[in-house]
Formats: sequence, C-alpha cells, structure tokens
Amino acid sequence: MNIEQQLTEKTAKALQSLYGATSDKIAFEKTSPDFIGDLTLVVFNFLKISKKKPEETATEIGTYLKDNIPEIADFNVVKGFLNIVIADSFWLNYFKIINGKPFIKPVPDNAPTVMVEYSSPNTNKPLHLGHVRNILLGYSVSKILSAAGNKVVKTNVVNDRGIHICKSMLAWQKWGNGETPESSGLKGDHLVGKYYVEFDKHFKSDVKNLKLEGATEEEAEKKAPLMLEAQEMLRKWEANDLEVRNLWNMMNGWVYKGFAESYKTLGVDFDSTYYESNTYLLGKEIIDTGLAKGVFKTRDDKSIYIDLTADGLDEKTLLRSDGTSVYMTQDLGTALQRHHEVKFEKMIYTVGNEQDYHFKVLFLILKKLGYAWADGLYHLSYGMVELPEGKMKSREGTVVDADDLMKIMIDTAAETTKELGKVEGLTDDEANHLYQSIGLGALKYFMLKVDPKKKMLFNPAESIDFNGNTSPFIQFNYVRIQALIRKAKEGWDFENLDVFTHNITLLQKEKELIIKLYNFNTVLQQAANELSPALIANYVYDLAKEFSQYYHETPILKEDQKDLILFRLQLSKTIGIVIKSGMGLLGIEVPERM
RNA sequence: GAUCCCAUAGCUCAGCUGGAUAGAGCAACGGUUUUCUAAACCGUAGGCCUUUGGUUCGAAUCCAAAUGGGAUCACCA
Repeated sequence: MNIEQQLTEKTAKALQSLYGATSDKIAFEKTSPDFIGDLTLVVFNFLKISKKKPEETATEIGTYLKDNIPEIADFNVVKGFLNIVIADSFWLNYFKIINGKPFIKPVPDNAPTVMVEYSSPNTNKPLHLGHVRNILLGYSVSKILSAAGNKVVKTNVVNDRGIHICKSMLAWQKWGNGETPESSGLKGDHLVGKYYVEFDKHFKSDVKNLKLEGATEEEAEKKAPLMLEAQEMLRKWEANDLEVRNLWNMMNGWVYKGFAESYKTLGVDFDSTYYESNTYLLGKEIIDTGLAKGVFKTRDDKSIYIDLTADGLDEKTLLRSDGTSVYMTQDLGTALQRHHEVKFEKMIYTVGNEQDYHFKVLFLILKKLGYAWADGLYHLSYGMVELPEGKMKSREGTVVDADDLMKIMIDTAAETTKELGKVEGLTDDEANHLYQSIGLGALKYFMLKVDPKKKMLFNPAESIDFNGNTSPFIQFNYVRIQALIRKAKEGWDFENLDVFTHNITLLQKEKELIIKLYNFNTVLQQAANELSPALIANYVYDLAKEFSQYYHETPILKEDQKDLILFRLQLSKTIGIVIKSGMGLLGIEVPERM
C-alpha cells in the first residue's frame, strides 16, 4: 500500500539489475513545487555504481520503475533528479479507501504502556504561564502517543510538602484572620498564593533589618525570624504535629479545588496523581541497594553519594549526613515505585530544561543500579516562556497567571465573535462554549506550534490575534466544511457521503490535498517519535491553508456536475475529519459553526 | 571555570535523517465580496540562513572553532 516503500524496493532491484550493485541510500522525497512530479529520487548517490552521467542514470532507473510499477504514470529527469509522477488513479483509489473514515485508530490490546508525567505543581501558588506550556505539552504528547498506538497513563506529581507550603501557612496564620476562599471570594490556589507573597514581603523586611544590623545578605536570609519559624513549622509537619497537619490539609484542599478548576477549563486531566507527602520518604531502600552493589559510597560524615566524574558529571549526594534524603533520592524512589505499579515500557517526564542536568543524573544512576527499564525513561525538556519585557519572576509580579490568561483569551474571543456578528441564532450556552473553544484554542495552538525544546516568546498581543497561523483560522476552515455539508443535506440529495462509486478527473489542488491526507500518518508517527506536538500543529495549519485556497478557487456546491459536487464534498468532509483529529491531538476543540 | 541548549525576513516561527530558485504568519503597501461563512483569498516588498574553517558532486541542514543569548553544575525542590 505504501507507495514510498514500493518505490524504494523496486529502485533497489533496478540498481541491482542495471548495475549489478545496490545502495542503502535510496530515499524518495516530495518533489519541489517548481517541478513536475510527486516524488523525487536524487541519483547522485548512485553514480559510483552506475558509472554513468546523472541524467543517463536517472533516465535508466526511471524507465525501469515505470515498467515495473503500474502506479507510475510518468517521469522526468532534471540533472540528477528523477521526478516521478504517480497516476491520479492511485490517489483517487487511496481516497476511496479513506473517504469519511476516522484517521485515528483505537489502541490495540497488546500496545506498550507509556507513562506521561506533566503539570507537577507546587501547592503554594496558582498556576502560571510556564505551567501552561508544561500542561499543554504533556497533555498533547499523551494524545499523540495514544493515537500512535500506545496505552498512555497520564500522571501528575503534586509537590504538596516542603518549606514553600509552610511559608504560605505561616503567613496565613499570622495575617490571615481566618480568611477562606468562601469569605474572600478568591479561588483557593489564589488565596494561598496571596499568603505566599505576603510571607515574602515580611521576610524581605526582616532581611533588610538584619542587614542594617550588619549581617550579610546570606546570613540575614538564614537568620530571618520568619524563615526560622517556617522551618520550625516544617519540622512539626514532619513530626506529624496535629495542628500543623490540619492547617496543611485545609490549605492544600483549597489549592486542589483551585487547580481542579484550572485543569477543567484548560480541558486536561490525569489518570493518576502522586503526592510528594506520600513519596518523599521513598528512595531510602535504594540507598542500600546502591551501597551493596558498590555504586554508592559513604563519606566520613556518613553522607552517601555517587561519583559520576567518570561520566563527565559531578559527585551527587543522595543522603545527607543527618540521614535525610534529597530531591534526587525521592525521584529515584518514585521512579522505582511507579515502575512497580505501572509496568511501563516508557516513562516521559515533562519538565523544563533547567532540569536537564537533574534528569541526566537520575537516569544514569538508575542505569548504574542495573534497572533495564531505565532505558525507557525520557526527559521531555522544554524551553522557558519569556515575555517581551523579559523573564517571568514571581516575586517581581511579572508572572502571567494561568487563570487570568485563560479569561482574557475567552473574553477576547467573545468580543471578536460578537463584532463579526457571528452569535446570531446561538443560545447563551452555545455562545459561551464557542468563545471557550476559540479563546482556549488560540492559546493552546500558540504555545504548541513552537518546537518544545526551544524557548518561546509569549507576546500577549500576538497570542490573542485570531488571524493567520492561528487556531481560529484552522477552526474557521473546519466550520466552512461543516457549513457545506449542512447545505448539501438541505438543498441537495446527498444524505450519504460515504459511498464513492464515481470516476472523476482530479484538479492539481485536489491531488495535493489527497497527498496531504496521505501524509497524516507519517506526521503522526514522527510527532510520536519526537514527542513534538509542533509537527501536528504545522501539519494541520498547512492542510487548513491548502483547503482555504481550494475553497476559494474551486466551486463545490456551485459546480454543475453532480459527480464533482459529491466528490468535492467528500474530499472536504474528509479534510474536516483530519483537521478535527489533528486539533484533538493538540487538545483543541473545533466548533461546528463560528 | 566546566557542561548543556539556542542563533533563519523588521517581529514570531517552519524548513525531517545533506539536494534543484530558503518558506509561512504578523507588521507595510496594492487588489478581490450580486455567487458555498472575508476570522478568508490573490499580489508587491522584505534574506551574506551570526562568523570562520572543514567534510561533500552539493551545506541553512553534518563536524570544529569563534561570537552573542539562555540554562545548569548544593547535604534546595
């Protein structure tokens, strides 16, 4: 079925029969638009075995292929380029098979399991723009992996304990006057975040005072009374102090409720959630294993470490001299626990690139401990989100809050939609749902169309632009297709678009569109391999753009011949299916009208 | 000091494992609506792909170095 495979195989045979040797460099690529043809073979690589001029070699191979592959209609040679024209009948035939069918297949029973971790928030403040990129990436990658035939387990690790939480708790205790989400009308995560900021404010003035008394910055930060109190609170938490635990439970409860709301608006979910308060003691048994295997070593002060200098890394402490564990130890333990619970083939950590080093070390340690599954661990590292005015700093108030951002996007969508007069005939619920699809779609697409590993600039003005390479443009083209189908059902007798029995001549653009559809699976596979939603985003945009051009230059319902109307409707409908599937992989909804 | 990542139009980004004249969108300028939804379409203009070497028939793409930007290198998470 796959035409490239067939061509590659036959080319190998052609080389063998023409020149008595073969090559492992046979690769077909898309023909450049300036030349005639669909697929191109570059023959320069074969000159050594053909011992002939490029043109001659290309012509000989072309002749052989044309004689042996019925789907080849024609070929032409330009310098060392062999351009192959695939017969329209092949593309039409292909279209008959896919016409109206879903493009994404269900996950087979024997599919490998992949665990994808994303979001991983701290519970001391609300989600911000950086989390948004993380969450959208992780969610989209889950969808893509699932579409590519994997069982996906989406998981979230909540960092619900530690000094950061105690800061919020302490500030609330001191200055909160019993304020609750209900009494303040604030979303729970925002309320807790407010007290985190409050802590920082008072802490800074503590530090300032101490510095006036002659302390250095470092000393002051360590000795600030507020910090000492927070640390005391953490100790009490670890000792299971009832009062502290109750406060902790209450405030975390507020935050979870707030997060749940944000996740819901964003349209993402998880199959499992791990809480660090349950896992932070894990990893200590791994220390024994490591020591027994001689992988870990003990220092004079009883702290335990691993020496990675031979691998070009540093020494990494895994157990403090007081016997407590560090972040790395916890992550080792969590990895072990998760592999035990979910027998994953692969585990993907969606975490920012500032932790590249951490994950390099984590994976290396697991490999050194001899866990074979460690080869399946992968750090999906993504770049920072920067604002036009520079980096986001929570303490300087230059953070873009996730809830605010979503609201702005939805409100702007509402405004624009009303301006364009597109709300007629919609109920309030329908209209609100539409604003949500458009506003959030724009946000998601804006963040996902960029290669994950690159840092990205978030320009608010540009992100709410609904023209050009944006989600609303893609959604709009889907909507046009649905409008065509609705009209066709009303005015014409085209109830069943799935039957394809006619024979027609393809326009150039129609052929290009079918080829585009043909490429969907390749792009999906590549996106799954590279864990890159950007590939899907760019593909869907290209498809929508080509459709938009087609729509403008070609009559569909206005066409005279009934066969042609039917075919063009079918083509449009199938393009719609692919647009919807592709957008679905990005976590973006497509409306039926807009 | 060491390691890792990045550098393409004024701006934001594509450009897959090397191939023919480097592509979109935004911004700018001009055009298209009695005809399927103009959140659209068409056109004009805009480039020493940071620099220098190397590999090759052939480099934006691979290798090395330089420059600029970012990140990391805790008994923090």
